[in-house]
Amino acid sequence: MVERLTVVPLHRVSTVEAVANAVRAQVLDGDLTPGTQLREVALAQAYGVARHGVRAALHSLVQEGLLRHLPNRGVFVPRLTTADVTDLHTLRCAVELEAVGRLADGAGSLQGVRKALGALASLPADAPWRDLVMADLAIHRAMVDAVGSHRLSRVHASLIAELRLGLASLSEKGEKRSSMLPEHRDLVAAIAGGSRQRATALMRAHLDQAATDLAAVVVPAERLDTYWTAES
Amino acid sequence: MVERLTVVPLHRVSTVEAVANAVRAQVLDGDLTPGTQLREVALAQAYGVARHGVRAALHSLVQEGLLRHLPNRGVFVPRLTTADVTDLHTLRCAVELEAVGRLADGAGSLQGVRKALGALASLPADAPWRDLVMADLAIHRAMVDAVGSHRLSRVHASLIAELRLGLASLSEKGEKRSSMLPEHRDLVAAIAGGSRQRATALMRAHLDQAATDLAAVVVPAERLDTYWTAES
DNA sequence: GCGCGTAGCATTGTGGAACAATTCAGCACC
DNA sequence: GGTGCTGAATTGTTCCACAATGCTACGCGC
Repeated sequence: MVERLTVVPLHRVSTVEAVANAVRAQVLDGDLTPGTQLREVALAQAYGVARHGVRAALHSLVQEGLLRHLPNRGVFVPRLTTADVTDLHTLRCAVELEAVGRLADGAGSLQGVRKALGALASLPADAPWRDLVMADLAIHRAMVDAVGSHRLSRVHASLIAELRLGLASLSEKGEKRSSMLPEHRDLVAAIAGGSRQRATALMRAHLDQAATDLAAVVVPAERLDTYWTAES
Repeated sequence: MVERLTVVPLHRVSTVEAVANAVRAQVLDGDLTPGTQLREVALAQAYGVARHGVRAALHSLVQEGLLRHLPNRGVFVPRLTTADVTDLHTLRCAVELEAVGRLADGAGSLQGVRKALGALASLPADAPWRDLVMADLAIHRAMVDAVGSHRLSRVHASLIAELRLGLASLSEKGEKRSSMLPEHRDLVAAIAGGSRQRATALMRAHLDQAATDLAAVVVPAERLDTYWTAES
């Protein structure tokens, strides 16, 4: 007779994971401006770990697409180009449109999405723009997570992280603030409405808009150094 | 006056990349049966590299999803479960349907796809089943690559690699062999026809079929050990 | 036989030091 | 301007050591 007991995943973090998390947080929070190099020895003594650990952590982040590696030169915080934005947009469309389609078909629960939507709605009218962007991303993430595919969620998370590299410089435009909430409400309504056709069409327009907004503020795909644009 | 000279990418492979490639090839070719552990010291002296290099390589492959890591226990080649198959199927639909949709809309060239289709067509009638599967995958890969999004291609490649873990055990069924070529011909024709609607519908049916075929031969999502199914 | 603790061993996780390889900046030289 | 040298800084790789963890087998009491 085996007891049926609920168990929490119990997540241990190794040192390299810890370092990776720390560095990732710094990069995503914009503490490290694009173009700066992450030197192994500096990080090693800063975090009090061996250089090998730092190397492994950086290698992870490079694989995630959050950093760029140049052989024998080091690891750098990349600067998104318009080419990167369109590339990421393609992948984002793939992931989120499939997710929205499945949700519209009735797969998964919209509970998490509604919660994220509520979080956006309950932000004060003068909340910092950054908080709005985060709430926005949280809604999209909730949609993907609602599908229940680990791998889909993982790809999406990685994609969004990379997108945030450029999002840091995305300044507020007045009309965006007011349109953000109703726009996402419409999206969720369309999904709940059950029309795959309508929901995906609305979502694609939404994503296209986001991509063009971002492409506008990001450096053009000129060769500013050819370094940061190409991936490993 | 700067000379305009064509340049080949020239990519050097580090030792960890080399080891990662070698191990990946072994896993994908089925040299390592699911469940076997990859011991660091053994690999290190087998390939004549330091243990740190092996660790880094294995870490890479784990992040790719090709291997599983159990803390303080080691890395193992996983056994796909039906849960994994449906999970991968979801991601595959996302990537390939978006790709097909864009191609049907006229984005990208079908040249590479036609070439891959030709490769399948020119296989001898008694070619080993394995070659047919590879030609099949090559066509799908060509479709995704034709979109021209590096990140989309990267996700697809990683996804297919993981799928191949289960594909090894997929035995031939008579009617599949004869239907494979015309089925892909129809797909390409639908794409070239320019109807996004029709092309994606056909593709989805195609992928659904592939997923159910694979799910049939893969171990059910029972808890055979909970190890190989959950990801990092 | 069965449960249980325990000791030993194998393997992973991490740190430290060393050295080769490569890049880069500076500088003389032509 | 272009070329080549030289030395410092940084990365790439190896080797060794040791702690932490997991596994297995043995012994012991019952």
